[in-house]
Amino acid sequence: MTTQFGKGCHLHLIDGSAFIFRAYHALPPLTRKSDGLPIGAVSGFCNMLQRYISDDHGPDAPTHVAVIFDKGSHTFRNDLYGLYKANREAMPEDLRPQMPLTREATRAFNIACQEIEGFEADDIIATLACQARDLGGRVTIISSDKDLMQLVGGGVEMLDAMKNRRIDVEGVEEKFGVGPDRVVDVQALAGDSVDNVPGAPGIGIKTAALLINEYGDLETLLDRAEEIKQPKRRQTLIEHRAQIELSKRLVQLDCNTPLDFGLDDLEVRDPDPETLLSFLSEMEFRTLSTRIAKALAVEAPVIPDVAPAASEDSAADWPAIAPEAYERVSDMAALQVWIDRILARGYVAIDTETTSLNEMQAELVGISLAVEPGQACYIPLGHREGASDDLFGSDALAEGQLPRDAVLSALRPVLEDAAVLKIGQNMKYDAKIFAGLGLTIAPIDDTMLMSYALNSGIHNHGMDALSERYLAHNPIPIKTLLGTGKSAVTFDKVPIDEAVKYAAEDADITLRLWHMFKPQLHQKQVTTVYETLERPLVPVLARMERHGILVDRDVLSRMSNAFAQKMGGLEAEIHELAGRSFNVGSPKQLGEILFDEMALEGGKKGKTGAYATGADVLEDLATEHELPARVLDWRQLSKLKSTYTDALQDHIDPNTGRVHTSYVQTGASTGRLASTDPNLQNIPVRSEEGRRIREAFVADAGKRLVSLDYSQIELRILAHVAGIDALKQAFRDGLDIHAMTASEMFGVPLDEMTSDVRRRAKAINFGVIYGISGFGLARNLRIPRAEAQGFIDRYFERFPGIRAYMDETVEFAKAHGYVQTLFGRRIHTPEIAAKGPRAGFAKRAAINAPIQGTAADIIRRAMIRMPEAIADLPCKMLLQVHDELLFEAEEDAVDAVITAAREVMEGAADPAVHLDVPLTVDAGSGMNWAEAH
DNA sequence: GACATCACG
DNA sequence: GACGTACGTGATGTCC
Repeated sequence: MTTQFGKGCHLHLIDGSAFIFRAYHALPPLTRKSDGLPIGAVSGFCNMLQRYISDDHGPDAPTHVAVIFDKGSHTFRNDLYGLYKANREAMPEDLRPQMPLTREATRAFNIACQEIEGFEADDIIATLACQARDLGGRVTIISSDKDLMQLVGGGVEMLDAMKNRRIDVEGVEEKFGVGPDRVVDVQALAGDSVDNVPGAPGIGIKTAALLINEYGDLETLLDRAEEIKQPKRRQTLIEHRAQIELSKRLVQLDCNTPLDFGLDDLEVRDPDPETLLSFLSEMEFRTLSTRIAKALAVEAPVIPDVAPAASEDSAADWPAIAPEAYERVSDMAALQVWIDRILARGYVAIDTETTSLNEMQAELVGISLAVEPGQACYIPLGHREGASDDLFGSDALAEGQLPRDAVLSALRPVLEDAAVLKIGQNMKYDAKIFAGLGLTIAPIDDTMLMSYALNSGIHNHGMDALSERYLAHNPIPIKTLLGTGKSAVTFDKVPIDEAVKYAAEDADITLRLWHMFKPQLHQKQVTTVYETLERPLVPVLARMERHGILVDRDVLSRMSNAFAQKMGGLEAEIHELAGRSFNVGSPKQLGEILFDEMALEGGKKGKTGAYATGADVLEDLATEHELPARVLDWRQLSKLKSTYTDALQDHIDPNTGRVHTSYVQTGASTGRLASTDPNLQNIPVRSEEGRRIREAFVADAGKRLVSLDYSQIELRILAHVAGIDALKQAFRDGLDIHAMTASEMFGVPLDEMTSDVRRRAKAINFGVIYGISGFGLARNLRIPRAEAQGFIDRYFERFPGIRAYMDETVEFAKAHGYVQTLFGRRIHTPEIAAKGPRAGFAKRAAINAPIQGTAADIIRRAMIRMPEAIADLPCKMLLQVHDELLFEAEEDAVDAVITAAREVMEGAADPAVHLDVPLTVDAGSGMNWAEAH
């Protein structure tokens, strides 16, 4: 029986996407037990549908109903405005496979399910609502999306299913300050950060409503913009007219979407028990199918409690790791067999063997591949005749190897195929090796980064450690092939038979680890962290490292000489003062001189029984005696010379003339990067003499170094996470945050602030980030402990939210064994349950980790987005120093680079996290790093 | 290879 | 009540 849609009919339109995202975010990432398919969103979606149909809608009960979905990402709005919805985060990987299942679910409930390629659900909803209204029927749109509010009125209402609240014309007026017919005008002015609709800068909903109410509608307002009294508003409207008109076209819903169905197709139908229950069984939703069976008065299906399907994914069925079973690939036909296996499977574990850990100088020696546990091979390419009696070494290639270029040509389609996942352990290394050979390897997965996302703070993430821990297998140590110390050889000298076992084993282990880690990412809810903060950073870091930074050897060399001369003078002076000669660089000898021979006060022995002679100790002694003061000077120079001016020269690459650091993505438990070989994250800056070392870091001819750094990012994050209104407001107002803290704490007005009071407040602000203690603050400020404790007490009194945040964070760590950043990164705190002094360490680390980690996440997001943002500019990103990014840019592009990079950095938290405080970035440029910073 | 020291955020 | 203590890193030199 069909009823013609008309008066007396009531159409319900459900915004399907809203249901899905609500379900996805409300539920933990459930997986189907039998095969691990993610189904959390489907489960939530079905529960919401079930609740919807079982609800007694009373007089609002529908005669017609449909669930409307989005289909495709490109719509007419993208043609109007390329940046429309451009700030959307990519769909989480575990949600994507659930999208078709939500359509299936809708059909299983026997509810009409509609989507049209190239049209947003909102336009389909608008079209149907208009049709139904024009035929005299009623419409309820089940959604709380404000973009749909323009449709309300004339029999159309909205229903916020979560709050069970109906939204009528008054509701819309409450929200927008205007009636539904003027909602688009307000939206056009106010813009929308969620959909990236620009609007008029500086005008929000309140102001927009005010203007529209005054002038009647948007067109009149724009035509009469000259009459507006407020100069800034007037100018904005006149200047951005085109942008405002574009915004209106973006927010205006289209009531004329071409539909291939009619309202009559949407009539409410009872679900067919068999169809619905068989779908729910397939999904293995036990509770829900029992509930629905009861409601439908039929017998609930029995869903067998199957064990996870036996497959190669199940570690129990894997063959033991057996290096002698791996294949050596010696002819192109055999290689082709492996390539075919990889293409058929869609993924491969891969590892490269080279002559050096330094990727810039490494030569490719061989490649290993694994496609399933136990099935791995090694392709030797660059092994040399290992004539150990040949004093000069032999350059001849060993027999039985394929030509390197032929192998790379054959592998290129695999390495660059978007449909083949390349799995590696520390893929940045392999990606850099391949990049040196003109190959771009993508897409990738990295077991080291998976381990880091899963278990940061619990253990390290090197392959040997992971293999031992998760596979109970100790891989062949590289030492057994290369030897150690002076007699160590490079991998090209390793006999091929030995290399096959070692190299293929690495690929095999990597593949096994991948099979274990992949499902764990979902289970531990760190898939997004891995996919948005870890994996996409790999190619970014690889490019930065390969590019390197230009360092002027002559500048360093001159400084080294000057330091050596000064040190010689100081050393003579020190020996004179000591009355005898000794090794100034030996803390042990210095301690004996100071505290035994000279019998100075304050000698304290540490754990090992040696006197402490750190800078703080020497500084105290320096007020009394000359010797410790001279030693401090000597030490500063010694540090600068050995660690910087000497060592950096050895790191200049002979081929590029540049210094290529290596970032360790898994180096710091908090999410920060570490920089090694050389460490370019601790180049001196605090002392005047040290800072001059930065003059050796220079821009190439015609270029400039450009530095951008976040201002007070950790304090801003603290203000946000702890919810400290006074701090948040101070940041919004652009105040001097330390002076403001001092003013709040000590009651000193800002204009009477002394530098000493400010200095104390600054120390407290930093102390808070580190998990403050009276002892620590006292030592830092060199004041009595009781006084320091008094400061802290006053601070907590004034900002009680900080104390609450600290307590909550420690409690969270105790309850879960980890803390997390605003972006979901987990940092484990296994020591939190410890007793004694270790508990103090763990507490402070737990308090600091979410703050430091969130800052680290933010700059990572900026770095990941940076290549696209600067793609059209003549510049390269070179270095990251925790809150600073350093670029090298063509001289005339400096301003454009600063503008583009600043925008990315300041907006890096969006849209995943909306901070209550603005992020601000300071910028500078110059011929060298000292000038730019 | 452990330890002390000191460079950075 | 005593314990010990600011958070996160890497490189260098001494000494065993």
